[in-house]
Amino acid sequence: MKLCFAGSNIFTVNKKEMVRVSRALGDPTRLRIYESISACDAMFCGQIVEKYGLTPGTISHHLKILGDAKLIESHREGQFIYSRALPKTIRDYGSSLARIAGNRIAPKRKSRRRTPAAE
Amino acid sequence: MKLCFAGSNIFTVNKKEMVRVSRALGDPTRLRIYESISACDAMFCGQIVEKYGLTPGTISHHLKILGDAKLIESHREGQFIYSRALPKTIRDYGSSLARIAGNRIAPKRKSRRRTPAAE
DNA sequence: TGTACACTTTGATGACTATCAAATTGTCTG
DNA sequence: CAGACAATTTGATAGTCATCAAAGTGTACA
Repeated sequence: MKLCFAGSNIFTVNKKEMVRVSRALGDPTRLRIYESISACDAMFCGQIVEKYGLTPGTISHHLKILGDAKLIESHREGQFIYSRALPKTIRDYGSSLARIAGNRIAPKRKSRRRTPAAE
Repeated sequence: MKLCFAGSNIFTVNKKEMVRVSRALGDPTRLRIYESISACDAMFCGQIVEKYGLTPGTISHHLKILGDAKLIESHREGQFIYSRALPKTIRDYGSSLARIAGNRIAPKRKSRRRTPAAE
């Protein structure tokens, strides 16, 4: 039974990373922060604080989560700490998603399907 | 000041959708369920229950969230309710991410940058 | 019609999380 | 060194969420 080999481990190296990225993007504020940072070359915390009207502590928290997901990186420059996007991460993330979903994209459509996979 | 126009509203139609998809994928169990469904043509709840050793109620809950994010669709067939992936959603999601991150991918690299965006 | 099976819904619970205020750490400049 | 400013860390809190057990709903079939 069951032809599907869903949990295949070959390409499933970094599922934890995928979840981390998904979660990082899974908060509206964080998504917007990431978007802002991506659009600019770099931003420092204070700019984001001002832009979103949230506490420095909260913004710092969000930046940490984005950083843990490697969606951004930060580096100090004097008193300021600049954050910039790491586009590679989002690209890899997109590729991984495409890979997961991908098996089903190629085989276009089996017109008359009554009893899908299973048994 | 501030040349960046980060929160641009032109392409930002469906940010809520993006967050929904991100969240749906932001749980390890759910990601694996989605992966399984994508790999097969379709699966019904009982298969997933058996595969992951979770309660029918829990699986149902996860399928609902994946469905709300339009990552999967479900249809009843007798007693069974089959779920299949909707690859368009993940494709659109990937595109949206690429668009958000995209602005920074083209302009390769400005070698010696000291004071990034701002002021 | 009634029993069995597949799934969903509900209620409860422990874990996580977004946010704030306040304290702390780090850096610059007088 | 002291004060000012930027960001992080800490502690608290309200809200969300994954999960289970158990009750409910829907379908098939004897």
